[in-house]
Order: sequence, then structure tokens, then C-alpha cells
Amino acid sequence: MSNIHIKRHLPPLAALPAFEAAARHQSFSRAAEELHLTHGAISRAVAQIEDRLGVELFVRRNRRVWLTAAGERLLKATSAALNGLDGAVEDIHRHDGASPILTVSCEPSLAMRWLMPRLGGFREANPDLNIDLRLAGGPVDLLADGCDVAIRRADYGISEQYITTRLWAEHAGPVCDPDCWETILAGNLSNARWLHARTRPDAWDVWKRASGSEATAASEQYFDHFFFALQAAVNRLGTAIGPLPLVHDDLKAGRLIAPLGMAPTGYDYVLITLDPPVRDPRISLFFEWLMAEAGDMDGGALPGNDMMGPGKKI
Amino acid sequence: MSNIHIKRHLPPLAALPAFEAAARHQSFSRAAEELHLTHGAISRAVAQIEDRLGVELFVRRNRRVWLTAAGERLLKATSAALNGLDGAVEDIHRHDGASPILTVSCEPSLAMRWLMPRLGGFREANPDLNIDLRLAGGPVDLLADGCDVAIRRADYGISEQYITTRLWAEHAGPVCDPDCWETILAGNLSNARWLHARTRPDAWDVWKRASGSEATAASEQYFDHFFFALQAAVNRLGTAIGPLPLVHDDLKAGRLIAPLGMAPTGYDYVLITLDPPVRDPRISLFFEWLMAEAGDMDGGALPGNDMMGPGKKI
DNA sequence: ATTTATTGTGAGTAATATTCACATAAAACG
DNA sequence: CGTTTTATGTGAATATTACTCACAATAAAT
Repeated sequence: MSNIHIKRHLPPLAALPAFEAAARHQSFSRAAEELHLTHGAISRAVAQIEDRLGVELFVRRNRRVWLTAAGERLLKATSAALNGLDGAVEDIHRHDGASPILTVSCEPSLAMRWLMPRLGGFREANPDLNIDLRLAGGPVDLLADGCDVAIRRADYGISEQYITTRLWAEHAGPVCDPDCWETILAGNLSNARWLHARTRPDAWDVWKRASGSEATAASEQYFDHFFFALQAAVNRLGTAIGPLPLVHDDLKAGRLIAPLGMAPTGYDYVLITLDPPVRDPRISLFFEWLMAEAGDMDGGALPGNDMMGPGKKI
Repeated sequence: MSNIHIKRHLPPLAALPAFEAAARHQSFSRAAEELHLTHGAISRAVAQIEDRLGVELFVRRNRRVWLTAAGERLLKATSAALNGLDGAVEDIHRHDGASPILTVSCEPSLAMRWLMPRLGGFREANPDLNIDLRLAGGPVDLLADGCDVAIRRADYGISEQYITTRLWAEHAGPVCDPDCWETILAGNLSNARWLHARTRPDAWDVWKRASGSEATAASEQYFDHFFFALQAAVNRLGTAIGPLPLVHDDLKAGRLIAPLGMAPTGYDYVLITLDPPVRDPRISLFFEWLMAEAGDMDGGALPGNDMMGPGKKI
């Protein structure tokens, strides 16, 4: 448990400011001036990093130097590292450590179709707390990515080092444009053109299992992204499996209907944090807001609820 | 020009691995084991950072330690910094510095409505080059954010330290759902309900100036995001000013029409890089692809083009 | 050819990082 | 309740390293 050795290959950290300044100025002498050192110190610092990495960072041509490809790569990471640390120190001096920025990692489709349209409301309610939204899917490394919280669909094992707080259980069901539901109800779902997404190829199977349906598709079409399949459904191209959060606003606005209702897929959406949300007031604020916004997300849109459009009973 | 002193407040960098390990283990002794040092070395490293910052990083209670708020903030930056550097070193060792990841910073609305739907195509065409997309608006600091390129609407002064490459000139015009254009043409634009976005409050004025229109709104409505106003237009709530990239796909799919055509707004969309795109093969690849995808973006959708729906002549 | 601007380097020195040994403190244990 | 165990803090000695200085080397600028 305690011998989680993180084996890193780090350059000599103390030499990084010298390297960064030298790269910025493309000159060891200017870097020396900036840092109030001698050019020899810069030269040795750079040489030290090069020795450690076994790669040349600069191309030296008599009166000027410039970065090699390796140097460019290291500069990118170095600048990010130094600026990030500088920002942290400033935050600490100004706000005693409580950063007024909450960095949220969210899956792209959920962010686009659910979170972003609502973030304006959060900003209005909490003008002091800025949300920095990053789109990313799959396993998350909060520390490495510098994120405070992540929102994920818990369809994979989430590292035990994190605290996961359940947000809502995912419900999903076939969605199509309002004009097509009669067609579907007249016969059955097998009349429909099924829209698939390669990012979640089992969506239809999961739904069939959850709802006990035995339907097969009349025709099928594949898209690269879930987002795209849903857009196609809005655009009357067929019927897609819509997870509730991603189609919530479309259902509410009448752009889509879910004539067969929604069934739980067995997956939860969770909030991933390093510590329990209550420990960080920013996170607890965000969490409370999320839960309030998601009030009608968790079973509230099952058959019997009027959000679904007219054909909610199968 | 050369005396751009970047005044940073950095913690003692060499002490950071000790701090990070101590924070991770919540124990100085475990950290010492991991780093093959004595607990005294860890204690002094942490104390050194605390002295420099003038803040306590750990709460010491006899047999355990945990982070203060300031410590948590510094840990976030430190982890990100060390992991970022580690990644750079690994890239350098594996690929001699050429990272197989291209980090792209893009404005959220453009990313959502134009870039993301196309990225799948890029990934298929270039499976070796992964795109890491970050949503951010306004001024960009490529180095600080660790981004290779940024895509921006050049509506503000862009720092001279960057190379800006023009992508296309923005065209914009009123867009509404296909059923409403007859209403508009029957009278004029003043019959319409104008949809505004607080993120670009001058959009209608800019268009009126560009097109010479003197119209005024029959009624108006405000939204928090451009994205939202456009969604409202799709949803038949009124007429919004649609910049071509953001409504391109909606026009093409017939969800929206632009009965009065598009006029240049005077703003360019640009690619922002540290060096000319040709110098980095990843960037030049991405740039070429962008230009190919944007083939019909630059004036190609002006009145007279059939992309606009039936009412393209005013 | 001389000057100028730049980086590399050996040797000495200044600074600092690390250890060792001991001090301290409170929980755990019998 | 005393003893042991597990932690961290710290003074002094020591090992390491970072930095400077002075000089070397190089090639462009004059």
C-alpha cells in the first residue's frame, strides 16, 4: 500500500530556470543577465541537463544558440511547470492557498450537451469561483492533469486513490424526432433506422438488455462520436440511444422524444475527487450545484414522467 | 526587446520532489524511504519551501502530517509540473523530442460546432498524431499553458511574440430556421425576434454595419453564450447572428438558413504558434488539414452560394 | 588583422544539501 | 501508568554542488 514508488525521470530541477531563460533569449549571456548570474553558470546548468538526459538541448553556432527538437519539447514542459508553480505561489500569497479557480475535467459529450449550457448559471450564482473546464475522457489523473474534480461515466475501474461520489444513475433509451414516433409505435422499433456511435458500440445492446426488448434494426448507420449520432437523430435521420443527460435538453425542448422511455443502463455518473467534496468549499459548492441541476436526471425521466413526449408508455 | 524580465516567485525547485512525496504519503518518513533519503532531509526540504513562501504547508500533529490549504494548492502545481517534466523526458528519450501529441487550444464555441465534429476525420487520416484539445477563450499563453497551437478569432491584440497565420475571414449573418425566412422576406428583418449573446453583444451591430442594414428588432432575447443563441435559432425561437464556422454544419444540414447571406465581419480567424507552422511537422500537418477543411469557409458561403438555403439573394 | 560578442572549461571558493545523533512528543501497548 | 514505538525537529559535522573567476576558443563584425 505504501510502496507506490513513482519512478520519474526528471531533469535537474534547479537548472531549469537557467535553461528556460536561455531558451527564451536564445542566448546564454542574456539569460545570465536576467538571472543575475554569470554566463558560465548558465552554460553549466544547461550542460548538466544535457548530461542527465543524454541529449543536446541547444545547437551551438558560434555567436548564437537555438533549441533542438528535444530542447523545444523540454522548454514546453519547463515553461508550463514554472508558470504553474508561479501561479500556485501567487494564489497562496493572495488567497492563502484557496485558488479561486476550480478545474473540472468532463467527458466531451456530457460537457457539450449538458454541463456547458448550465455553467453560465453557476457563474452568475458564484461569480467569485471561476470554472476552468477541460474536456477529456477515460481514466483521469487528477494530480498529473492539475484538475480538482472530474465528472465521468463509471464504466471502467476508477483508481482507488480517488474518492468517487455518485451523481446519478444513467438512464438511456431510443430517441428520435417528434414526427417519427408514430411510425415506431405503429409497428415496433424494428421499423427504425438505428444510429450507432463507435465510441459506445454497445449502447443498443445495453438498452435491449435493460428494457427486455428483442427488436432488431431495419437499417443501421455508424458515427464517430456519440454526439454525432444524437445530432443525426435531431436531424431526423433515425433513432439513437440517448443517455438522459445528453438528450435532456433536447427532450425538454421537444427536438427529440423518447417514445419507449428510458431504462437504467447500470452505469453511474460520478464525481471524482482527491478528498471528500466537503473538505474543499469550492468543490462542495460545485457538487451541490451539480446535484441541484441534476435534480430531474436520476429516474425523474423514467416512463410516467411528462418530459418524455407523448409516447412514454410502451 | 531583450529585457523582458519575467519576475517569478518560485519555490526552491530542488525541494519539490521531497514535498510532493511527503504530501502523497502524508508522511515525511515514507517520503524519505521512497527517495532514499533520511527523514531529516525531507523535513528540511519542506521547511525550506515553507520559509521561502512564508506559509505552512503541513499541519503537524504528532504522529501524522497533512496538508494545509496552501499545501494542497502547491501540491497541485507541483504534481502537474513534475509529471509534465517526466512526460517531456520520456518523449525525448523515445521520440528524440518530437511529441506525438499536438496540444490545440480552441475557443469553445468553434470547437464544439466546427472543430470537434471534424477531428475524427483528422484522427483517421493521421492515426500517429494525437490531438489534445483544450477549450479556452481570449488571450492565450502558449508556453504557460503548454499548448502547441491556438485557434482564435483575432478580435483583440495578439502578443507579438507569437506567429499568427490567417485561416479565414469571418463571415456572419442572420440565421433562423427554414420556416421563418418567408416571414422575414415578406416584410423585413425588423419583423424578427433577435437573439443576442452576452459573450458577443455587438454581433448584430457589426452585421448591420457590414451589410448596410438599418433594421431594428421586433423583439429581443439575451443568452449567456453564443452557442446558446444559435441553439435557440435552431429551435425556432428567433433569428441570431451566426458566424459562418459556427453555423456551417447547420446550414449544410438544413437546420438553419441564412436568408440574407453572410457579410465579412472584419475579423480573421488565426492560428497562433510560437514558430512558423512549417517548422514543426506536426503543426504543419494540422494546419494543412485545417485549411483543407475550411475550404468553403472563406467567402465561399457568401450570397450566391447554394449552401445558404433558398433565400440567399436579398 | 583586429575587435567584439559569444560559449566552454579548469580550479578555487562559496553555498547548500544531507546525514548523524540526539531531542521531543504523543499514540500504542502491555 | 510506565515503556515502547513511531514520528518529526534540529545542531553540528560533512559531503556535495553550484557559482565565479580567469582564461581559452571560436567566428562574425569592423
